[in-house]
Amino acid sequence: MSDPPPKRRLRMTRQRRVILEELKKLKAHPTADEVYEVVRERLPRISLSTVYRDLETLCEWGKVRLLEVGCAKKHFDYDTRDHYHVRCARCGRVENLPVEPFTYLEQAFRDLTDYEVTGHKLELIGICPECKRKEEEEKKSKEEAP
Amino acid sequence: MSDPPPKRRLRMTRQRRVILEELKKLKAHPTADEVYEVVRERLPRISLSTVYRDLETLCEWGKVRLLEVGCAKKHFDYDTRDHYHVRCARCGRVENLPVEPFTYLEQAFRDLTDYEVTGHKLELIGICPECKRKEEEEKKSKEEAP
DNA sequence: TTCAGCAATAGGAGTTATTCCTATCTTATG
DNA sequence: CATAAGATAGGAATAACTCCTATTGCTGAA
Ligand SMILES: [Mn+2]
Ligand SMILES: [Mn+2]
Ligand SMILES: [Zn+2]
Ligand SMILES: [Zn+2]
Repeated sequence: MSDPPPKRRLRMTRQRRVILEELKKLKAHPTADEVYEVVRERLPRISLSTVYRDLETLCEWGKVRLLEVGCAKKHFDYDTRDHYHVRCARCGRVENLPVEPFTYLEQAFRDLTDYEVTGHKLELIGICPECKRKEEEEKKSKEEAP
Repeated sequence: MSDPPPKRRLRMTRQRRVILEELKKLKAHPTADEVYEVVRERLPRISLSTVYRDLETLCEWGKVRLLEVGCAKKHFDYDTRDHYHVRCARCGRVENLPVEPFTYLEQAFRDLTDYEVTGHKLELIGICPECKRKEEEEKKSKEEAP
């Protein structure tokens, strides 16, 4: 029927190297087009579709981790180890939570479902300092001139 | 500057009632267009944009809960109480986890971030029985004719 | 009851993020 | 070098929403 997996040789091209380097430098968890914006400064001719393709390739390669947060854009993480995140409900920013993942959770929950459990995701939701500040400013200006 | 909130009166229209009833009947956590498909059988002239708009309105109204699972489509839940879910990594199906949410988690994590924490989300990831079955069938057919 | 006015709808256009396609270029290897 | 697999730029296509507009439906005051 179907052939055995073709095992193509992945190449560490300039584009891929730069994407990886810039992702490492950013402490945030950028979306594809945030990566595009910074990478463009070093490789002005790179295309957005290359960024998408390379990020996907690097994920399969195990050099980058895709974060599926909330419901909107894909975010990418240079740190491929298991860890948790906080997400801002307003602006979508994502940051790390410095805490060890609860490995026992999956064991503990295994009997509650007939799914074959392969992992879990824990996400804190909140308002980031910047969005909080903006919110307070707006509130203040409303009080001043109602 | 901006006017005070206009406080419009929401109406429980036929469309909204049917959407709510069908959502209640479905045990799953359907996406907007899965809702559209079933509602269409009772209201053949309803439009997809009405389904989207009404689901959003019902969420604001507190009668429906929007689930932001994984990264793709929006799923909707008739049960607005806090609870956890399992998601199939293959097909995206979402089911409830019969367990009380860990309310202490948010307290415990509060010091780990400068975000103002407002909630959390815990999601088990796995393979649903149906996808597991398919996977095994494929494996078998490969072994038979390699 | 009538009717003014706000609320809601159908249908379709527009948007956003992502994926797909293709002609062309690059690299590794014999 | 010749060749072929891998990768790229640029743009078209798609999926899932989101917005717009003309029309219709309700409702509460007269
Ligand atoms: Mn991270
Ligand atoms: Mn649920
Ligand atoms: Zn924010
Ligand atoms: Zn499945």
